[in-house]
Amino acid sequence: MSFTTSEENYIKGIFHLQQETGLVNTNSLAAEMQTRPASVTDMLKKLKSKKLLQYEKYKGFKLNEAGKKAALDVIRKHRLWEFFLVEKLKFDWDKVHPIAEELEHISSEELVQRLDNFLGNPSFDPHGDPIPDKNGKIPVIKQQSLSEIPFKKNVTVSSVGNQTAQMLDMLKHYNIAIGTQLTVLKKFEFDGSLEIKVSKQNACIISEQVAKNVFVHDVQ
Amino acid sequence: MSFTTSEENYIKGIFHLQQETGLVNTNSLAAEMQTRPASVTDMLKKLKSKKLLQYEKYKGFKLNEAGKKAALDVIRKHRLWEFFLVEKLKFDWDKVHPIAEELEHISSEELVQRLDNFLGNPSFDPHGDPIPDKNGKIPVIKQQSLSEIPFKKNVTVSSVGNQTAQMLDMLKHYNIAIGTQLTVLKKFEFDGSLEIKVSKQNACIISEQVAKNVFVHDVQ
DNA sequence: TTATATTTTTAGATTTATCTAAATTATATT
DNA sequence: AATATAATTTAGATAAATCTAAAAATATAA
Repeated sequence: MSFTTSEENYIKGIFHLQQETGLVNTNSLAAEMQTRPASVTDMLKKLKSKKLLQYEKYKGFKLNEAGKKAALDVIRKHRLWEFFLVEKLKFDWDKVHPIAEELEHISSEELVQRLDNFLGNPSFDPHGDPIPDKNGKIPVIKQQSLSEIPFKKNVTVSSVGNQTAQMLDMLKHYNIAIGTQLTVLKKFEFDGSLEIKVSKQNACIISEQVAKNVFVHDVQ
Repeated sequence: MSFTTSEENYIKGIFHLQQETGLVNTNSLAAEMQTRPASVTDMLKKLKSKKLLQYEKYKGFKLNEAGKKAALDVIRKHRLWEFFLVEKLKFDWDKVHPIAEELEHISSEELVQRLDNFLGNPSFDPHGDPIPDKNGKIPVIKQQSLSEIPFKKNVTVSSVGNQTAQMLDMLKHYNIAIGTQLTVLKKFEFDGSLEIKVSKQNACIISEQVAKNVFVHDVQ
């Protein structure tokens, strides 16, 4: 089964929301897709007729197994292309999202499989998000928010919660990227900000809000 | 200025035809694009309004300078992606065209420039066609049809005239690809076929029609 | 539990790219 | 030059993806 670019984008949007809320409703998907509720309803009918969606009028909706697999296929392509752009073409990791949004809709399955091999079958993209394999299986890694890590423990940055351009740009200024090693030195109870040491650089202070959005795992 | 996928495809089609005939007419473009003359007329109006086309009703048409530059931009992307698919992802050279037809419409200029650098700024794609640079300049190479080459002269295959799937598949069976070294041994006047030696293999015989579509240059 | 507010869907319009069929213009033939 | 033929354009229709405005269903609050 193949899908239009628009269908793929909606599938991705629904997948994203249903991971948090289970059932998704029309208005929140309209907000996610930056479109109108009426347009969402139109697409829901189309996706239901293609048997990708559990959907009863007025009752909310969610992807069924076929729909989830379709979403994971698009996510896989997106993250493989992001990896390619950063690792091979040397793009900054905070610049690749809009380009991957286009590349993810290229349809050749053989292309995806060969790209995956060419890149060395990576498990995580440059933002630390897991890359599903061709069966839709997602690698897992134990990760915690930086705000929950005990002092002096060495950890590696594995992903970022709020992947806005502002957040990514800010982390770049702190020299924090996926794979960066960190230690938490001190917490300022006044505002919850943390003093941290990034790699071999001088210590710096990040706000509680930033700390909550930086996820880390044990150094192996 | 940016273009829709459909606009880019028409621009490419017109460019292709006007290289042979100068002025292009509606029916031949309709045949090239596998569409209807009425659809061509619709698009001609659109391209004229975007100032890419010299076009008078009933009088034929051709791309102006802006239109030619737009065509060369798409051709550049197509050929760079073909090079990537063959050199990096190890696709057979006769399988990459349809995938490059999709990739050529990805819009980021920075992507194209970085891809070009990553590939080592190649001058020719895997079919031997020249890759325009970012200013639209096309590298040239002195090439002749294999049917015009004197006997015993060592030459290198540089491009293929009729790039149909059938032709590319046939050449693959003769072990002929871009870069292959050849010598013409004998011409059979009966039907114009040629006995040739391909690299270090046994001699074989190709038809006059094939010979006319294989272009070669001197071995450097 | 009735009235009010919110959410969702429907009905019908719009835009883009395509099509068919008919009309128009150009070209070829006698 | 008149007529037949071919090429091209126009007019109007269709399909996909979107929109606005109104109607219908559901949720909330007095």
